[in-house]
Amino acid sequence: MNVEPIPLRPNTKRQENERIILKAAEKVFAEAGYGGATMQLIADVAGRPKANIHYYFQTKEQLYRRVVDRIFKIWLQAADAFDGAKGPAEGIGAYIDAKMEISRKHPHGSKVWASEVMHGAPIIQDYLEVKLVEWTKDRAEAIQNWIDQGLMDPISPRHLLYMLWATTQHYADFGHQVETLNGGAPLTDAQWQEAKASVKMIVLKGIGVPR
Amino acid sequence: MNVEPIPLRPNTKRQENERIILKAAEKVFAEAGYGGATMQLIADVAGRPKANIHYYFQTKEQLYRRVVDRIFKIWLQAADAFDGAKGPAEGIGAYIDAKMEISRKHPHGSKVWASEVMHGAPIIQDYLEVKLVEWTKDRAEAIQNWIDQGLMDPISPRHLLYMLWATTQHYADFGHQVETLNGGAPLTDAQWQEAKASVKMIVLKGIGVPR
DNA sequence: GTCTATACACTGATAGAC
DNA sequence: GTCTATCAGTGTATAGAC
Repeated sequence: MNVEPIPLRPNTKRQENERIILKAAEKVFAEAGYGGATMQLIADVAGRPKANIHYYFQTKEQLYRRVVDRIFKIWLQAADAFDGAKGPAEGIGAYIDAKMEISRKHPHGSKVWASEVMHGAPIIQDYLEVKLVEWTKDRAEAIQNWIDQGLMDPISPRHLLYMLWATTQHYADFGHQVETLNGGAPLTDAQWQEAKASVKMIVLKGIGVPR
Repeated sequence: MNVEPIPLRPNTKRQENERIILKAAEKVFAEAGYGGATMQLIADVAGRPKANIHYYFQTKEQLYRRVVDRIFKIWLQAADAFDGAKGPAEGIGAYIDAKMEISRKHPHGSKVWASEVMHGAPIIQDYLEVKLVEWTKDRAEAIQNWIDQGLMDPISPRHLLYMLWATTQHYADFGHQVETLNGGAPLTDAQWQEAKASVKMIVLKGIGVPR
């Protein structure tokens, strides 16, 4: 069995190639879905022969999992905005900002994640059952604390989280629809600001957080 | 070229068979995506030989389009709840109720629609550009009227609509995630009521509609 | 109308030359 | 490490018997 050599300094050539392939794969998986994506198309987008993709990622599923890994880590990082906040205005406001930025900067990754969950999470169910369950439990408790301190209305923390996820991810996952309804043009900087402000205004007022 | 015979009374045999196949196809497309779905699997779920599917729907794409047609019509029907309402409390409240019911009753169709839009609407772009654009324009104007009458806060009608779509569809499209976070069990009747009430409470208060 | 058998294209993956 | 050539398997779709 061949063992991957472990250089003292990271193998930058390999890292660079993997980066290029992962970027192409994310785009193709987002646009065609897992079943619709082909290794040939990913290779074409990455500008390499198909066999080269198989050299770095043995199977389609391994490549896909790496793509999902990446977006899930970014998704979890947005929680930093949540933590250490003094109260709901700061915490939830910053979380909305962070999630909207992810929708803007990583629309492909967001779609891959959404697609995966929508199809029953056949590949990453372990993430959902462990990491996401823990994450959600912790944040729901944080929200409950704010409620107990009288900083916001006594709403269901869980359903509030769903609303935050749904609303912010809509701008990535349904970006094509939003664009079509915007006259076929992508949202401008000003329109993204307006979107963020609208979401924050409605949600924060909706849960009784003074501005 | 063969022309479909047009019986005076609808061909109920054909209608019944098409209904069964469409139901199976909706489920398979929802769970596997367009590219991941196979005619063989649809045939298996429908309990018929594959060639029979091709007899009623010549190609995979034609079958898919019929599935999308169906959910889009249901989606538009929910607008009835919106129309003829006296004000935002009634109109938007009823619309949320209607959309939540769709998420509950037609989770497969909702996922097919979401998948299609997420992948750039390759099949139904014409719907988006004509029907959905008109629909959205009309409802945005209705909301603007309510704002002008001082019945609600001056928020962006368009972003409010996105929030309504995103939040209500989340319970269908991300139903698997919701279920996982619910301890692996589907939402009970009471939990669906709680979800509906939470969404309505936060949104209506968030846009300044008195309860 | 229905089903079996099959044509034909394309898929993921690998072997082996360089 | 990289690429060409190729394999085994599966996909959509159809021809033709019943």
